[in-house]
Amino acid sequence: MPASISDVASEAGVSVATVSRALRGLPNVAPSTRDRVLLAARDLDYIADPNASRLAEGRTKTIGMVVPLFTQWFFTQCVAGAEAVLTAAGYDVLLYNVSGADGRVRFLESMPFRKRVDGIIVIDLPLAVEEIARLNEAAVPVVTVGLRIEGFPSVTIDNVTAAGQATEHLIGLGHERIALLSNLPDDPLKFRAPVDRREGYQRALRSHGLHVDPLLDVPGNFSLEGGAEAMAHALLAEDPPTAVFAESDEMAIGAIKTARDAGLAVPEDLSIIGFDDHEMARYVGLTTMSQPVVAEGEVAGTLLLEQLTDPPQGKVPHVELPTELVVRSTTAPRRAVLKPVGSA
Amino acid sequence: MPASISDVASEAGVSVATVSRALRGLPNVAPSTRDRVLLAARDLDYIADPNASRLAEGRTKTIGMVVPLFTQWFFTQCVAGAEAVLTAAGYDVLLYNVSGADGRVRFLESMPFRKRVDGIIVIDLPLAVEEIARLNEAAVPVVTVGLRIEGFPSVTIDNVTAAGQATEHLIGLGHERIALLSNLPDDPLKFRAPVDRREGYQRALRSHGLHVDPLLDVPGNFSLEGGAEAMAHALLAEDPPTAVFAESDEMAIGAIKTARDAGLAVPEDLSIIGFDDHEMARYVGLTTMSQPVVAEGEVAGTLLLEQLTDPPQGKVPHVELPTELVVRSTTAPRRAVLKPVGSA
DNA sequence: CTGAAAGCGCTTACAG
DNA sequence: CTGAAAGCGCTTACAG
Repeated sequence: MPASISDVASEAGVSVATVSRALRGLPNVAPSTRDRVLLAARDLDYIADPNASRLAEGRTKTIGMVVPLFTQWFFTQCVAGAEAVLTAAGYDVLLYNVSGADGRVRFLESMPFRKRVDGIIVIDLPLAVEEIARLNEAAVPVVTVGLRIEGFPSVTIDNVTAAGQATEHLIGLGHERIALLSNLPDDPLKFRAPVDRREGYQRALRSHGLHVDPLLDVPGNFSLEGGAEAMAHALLAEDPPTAVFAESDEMAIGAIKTARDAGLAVPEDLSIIGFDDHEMARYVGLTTMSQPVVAEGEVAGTLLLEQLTDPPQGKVPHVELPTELVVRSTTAPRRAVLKPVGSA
Repeated sequence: MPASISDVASEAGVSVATVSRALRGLPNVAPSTRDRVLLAARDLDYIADPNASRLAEGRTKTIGMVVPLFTQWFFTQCVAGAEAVLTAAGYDVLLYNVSGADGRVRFLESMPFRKRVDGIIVIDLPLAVEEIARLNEAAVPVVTVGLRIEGFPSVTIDNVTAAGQATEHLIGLGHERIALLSNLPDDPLKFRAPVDRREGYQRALRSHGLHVDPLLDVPGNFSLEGGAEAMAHALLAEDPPTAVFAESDEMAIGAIKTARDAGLAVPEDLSIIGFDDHEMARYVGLTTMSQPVVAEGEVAGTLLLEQLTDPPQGKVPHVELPTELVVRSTTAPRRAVLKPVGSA
């Protein structure tokens, strides 16, 4: 039976109120009394029952983190960033791994986090208007990362611009047939990033007078396997691409494998650029558009703490973090001669 | 102001006790009463305050997962496995990211999870005798994964045997100078896996009459960078290795990069085998010793649920999961001629 | 500076 | 089948 606050009180010869005050460092406790309480607590190995504290205080000192698929590199990094600042501030972190379209709907319908957390960080999960309304009713502070919603603080990157720059990089190398590895255009989960990145890709092509070929826009599911399959698909085109913009490094790495298995040299025959700067990227020499993933989580954590402590006076903060092109060795100038020597 | 149980009670015209019983599906509630309560609860969008329930019930319905470094692939997979079975059983999952030797000591001294979780899953974190004693005092059910401790249920793999088989694979290809990418022998965190895998490696060498060269045993920190640096170090040896056994795929992938940057062909000049079967492994063609990471987490979750529900009669379960050699394209027979043709 | 008491929102014997 | 009441272990006005 672990010690309770009254055990400590009798051991120290004071009331439970005094124990509570002394242990939490509140003022108006005589130093000698405090010492006695501290000693008694140590002796009894006392720790306050958080459930009782929370019930009495009316807050949980817990933050919920809602992620679509927490095993993916991007999410783990982001969670780690937020976790660091939240635990440093004395908060517990509760994980909500919400996968699939139905999981998401169920989650937002039942909102199991109500009365359980003081606030939530929603990573990348798009929200329908009625879901936003319900969140507002629930009166739980929300911070989003990866998407921007009116009324909720957010941290994002400029996906349109970043994708445009990635595409420009390929165009600058002389490529004209550039495939896009993205999500399904009618993705039921309605993630925001693929939409914006496609937009940036298409804008870049158009601004250079290049044709936007739907046949070169293939869904890759943001995974290794998806990227591999998408690449295979793109290679089937009559006039195949000489370069690829993959909207995630995972897809890019999958694509590289497919290309090499098909006998294509990367970057000689095919240039590939990714997105994220996954920790593996430098080990496969992947050229990519880097985003500050951990920082995104950290900023989200900080924004949420602000909501919790400061009164949310004034306007809702939206932080946009910078991206950066990292050129490594999977992109190169387009070959002058496209056909193999012997095929003429 | 969210609805409380008494709001529901007055709405339904019954006592709070009846509401509590009806909502939790307890017997001895008239069907008509139950319906009325359910309706009232739905109308008011009622959800029970978990802190109050927990305080009254004396259990938290929360499981703590303690991981040394949760951004590493192995840990995320393992956590995901456990998380799935735990949330399916109605438990919340609280993350304890305990990094570094000091973080671990602090964590086990203060045991912040006491009174906060019903049980914990400890992944890979070695425990000192006094820490084990304290955990026993804390009376929190513990399940360990990756290490086996008397008295706690556990799920492990046979690291000695698996590492032996990995090494045998290289020996079978004719290699005699085989480097080991491992941890520091005097790793302050005292992780178990490196110790066992080194043991398996050395046994395999000895059983084939091969020399165990300390110069070929280099610390790689289980990371990409660590593996890359360790490889560079091993290549400096007077009589350099023709093969490498890396105790993690991350180290193996880092090592491949170093080797290729140094102008060595993998596997022609240097064979490399990893450990884990990281999702990237097949995309870099890495030969590796596969372990069922997600299953390890799932089994750990199941074992913990057993502890929580069934009385722990009889002996403590220790589950050992199988590993499997996966041969891909980073290992090959040792070259007959070691020196480049022109160097004779 | 300290204590007695109410209250946080539930659950659970106990009685009927 | 249902309700009144005690209790879970804290915190926080309120009084002194």
